[in-house]
Amino acid sequence: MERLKNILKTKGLKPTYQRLKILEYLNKHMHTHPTVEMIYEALAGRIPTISMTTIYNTLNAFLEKNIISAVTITGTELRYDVTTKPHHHFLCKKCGKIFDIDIKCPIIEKEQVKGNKIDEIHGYIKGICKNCLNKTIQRTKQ
Amino acid sequence: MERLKNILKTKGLKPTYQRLKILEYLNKHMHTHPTVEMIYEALAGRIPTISMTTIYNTLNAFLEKNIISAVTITGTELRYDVTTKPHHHFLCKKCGKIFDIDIKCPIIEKEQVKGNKIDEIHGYIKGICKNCLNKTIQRTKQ
DNA sequence: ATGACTGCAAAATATTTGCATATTC
DNA sequence: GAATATGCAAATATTTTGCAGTCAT
Repeated sequence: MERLKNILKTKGLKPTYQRLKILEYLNKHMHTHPTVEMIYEALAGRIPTISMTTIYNTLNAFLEKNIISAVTITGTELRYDVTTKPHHHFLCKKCGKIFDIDIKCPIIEKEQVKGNKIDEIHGYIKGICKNCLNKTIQRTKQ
Repeated sequence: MERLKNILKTKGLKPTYQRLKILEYLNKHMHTHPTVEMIYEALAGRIPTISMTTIYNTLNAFLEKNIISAVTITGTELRYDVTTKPHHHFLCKKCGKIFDIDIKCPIIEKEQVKGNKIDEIHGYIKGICKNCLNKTIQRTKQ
């Protein structure tokens, strides 16, 4: 918890209770790449007064300070991800899970591409995940 | 126009006037990766009765039939792109332009990645485009 | 004490749905 | 003529804003 507090302080954000709880949730549930709604639902139980406004405010503040990044892979909603080392995302069209995928992309560490300055790079792959593929094969076998 | 009609027919979509005009617009304005709004505004002049509903319906039908693809790079809106050969996109944070970028990505032609089946791959790069970079340099020189 | 943050209510946006009418084959 | 598509109005869903009260330092 002290670690999270420091992250906020370092970035010039006051470590309020709400911000800490949101950051804590994001850290614990990294792998799900939660939506605003998921964060709100999860926290509303523990912090009954928390509002969507605060979730939005906080996420936008985190985005600006580069503490998190937004994942737009589903096309209908924003998903959030704690910013760590650059990586790409996979969306399973069957189960809807989004997970990190570590690919050695030739431009991921570059600073420019064809004369354009790179700040961020997002690789989104859509398809059927290993898990769902296996389920389909097993069903076929029966 | 006959060509566009055939695209629709081949995909099992009735070539109605609205659909043809939307497809025509998408073909002509590929490079801008238009929003729903942009398509509506452009067509409303020529087809006064056209509605947002039809634009949405049509775009969703085109998406399903794989005639177009959705680009989620801005995070706040969907942009549309005529589906051609796989390519990636660049968003300039300064001027807001989205343009195609042709990168030889090692997985773009693969069928699987780490056991997961690939259907689509979207590479989104955000930064400052060549054009805006040059403007900044020129301003600095003065 | 001051400036920043929270959260309610309302506004602004974006998208979908129900349904009557119109269009395509 | 049957099936499908259009487009209006209304419903939903999503995100932002104004503002009064609260909290951190």
